[in-house]
Amino acid sequence: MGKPPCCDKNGLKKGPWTAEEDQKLIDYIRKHGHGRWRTLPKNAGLKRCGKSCRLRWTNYLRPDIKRGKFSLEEEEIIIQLHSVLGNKWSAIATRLPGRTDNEIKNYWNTHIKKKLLRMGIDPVTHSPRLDLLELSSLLSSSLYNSSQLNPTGLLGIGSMFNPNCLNLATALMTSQNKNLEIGTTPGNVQQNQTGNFQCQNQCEFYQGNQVQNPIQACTQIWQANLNHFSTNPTSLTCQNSTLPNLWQEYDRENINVSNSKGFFPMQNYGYHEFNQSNINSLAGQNQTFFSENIPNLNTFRSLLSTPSSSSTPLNSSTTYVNNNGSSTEDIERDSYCSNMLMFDVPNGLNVNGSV
DNA sequence: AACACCTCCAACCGCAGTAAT
DNA sequence: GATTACTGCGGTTGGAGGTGT
Repeated sequence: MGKPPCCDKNGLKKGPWTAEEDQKLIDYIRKHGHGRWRTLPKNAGLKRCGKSCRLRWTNYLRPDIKRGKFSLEEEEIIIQLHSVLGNKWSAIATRLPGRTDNEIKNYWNTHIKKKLLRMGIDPVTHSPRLDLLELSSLLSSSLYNSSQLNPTGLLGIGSMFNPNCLNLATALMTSQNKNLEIGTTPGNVQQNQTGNFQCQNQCEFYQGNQVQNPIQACTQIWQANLNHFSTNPTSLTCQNSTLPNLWQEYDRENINVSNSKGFFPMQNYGYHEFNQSNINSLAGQNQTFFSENIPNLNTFRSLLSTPSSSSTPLNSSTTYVNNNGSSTEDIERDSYCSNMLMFDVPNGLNVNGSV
């Protein structure tokens, strides 16, 4: 027959561990090592089941566990890996020394997930929530020209769909109406000598098209970014001399976030800060990790090798409108991966949905 | 001060794959 | 081969602490 039945769960303690229990477990493992979790509690004098002891050790008492807040780099790595691996918390944890899968899972569910939702990004697919965009577009097309109502406010999705995006589109339309001298043919998307995409042309493209309303304009811009990143994973540069101010602001804000670091042009996120040390730690430590765990390895590697963009410093006289009550730290942390949806708000524009 | 609500995270639960008997 | 334990994993929960009214 098989092994004797598992430990009798009756009479075993559950719930939070006391300091005394922790000490008993630590002392025992120091002397005898871990493993044999079934017999460990009895030998250590603990009224716990082996599973509980193992969990307590691996998630809390292990000496190599790094406690405290997640750093920005750690958060970046989590998002990057989650976009490729999904909810494989243990696989993600192997890339974050000192962090447990449980800790990463909790952090994802309590912080990162909400952050992505606020940005209008589906935390499961890591793609923009086009369902919201389509809904907004449908309603706004009938509302925009007839009133000052804010469709995102009506829908109650203001916190999920960044209103600043609307202002970008609004400003684009304004620019269009003012007949800004752009100079090139609408829709003429081209690459410069270094192969970098010219966002100037992207902007012209949308100015040249028949944009129905701000949300539709924003949607198209968004889609174009996705299409661009999926087909042309190179850095994006802007020729400031021909750019509308909004695009300059957009570019500056991206640059501000990264300082001198390189950008990581995520297919789903637009620009994502990603410095060389991260790349090294991800790609260099264990090459087999990528080949074993990441199906589209070549695409991922090509993204990792993306060159840095401009490091122009920011003249930070502009203001972000934050309508969700995030803390200052959250705002700072949000910024690094929300560049695609964050735009400077021109003075006088109402972005809060209030009349 | 008291209460309600919210956030966070340690711990639990159940499942699946593997190893041991 | 059957049965059971062990281990790892991901999803969920409950309570402590924080915040708002």
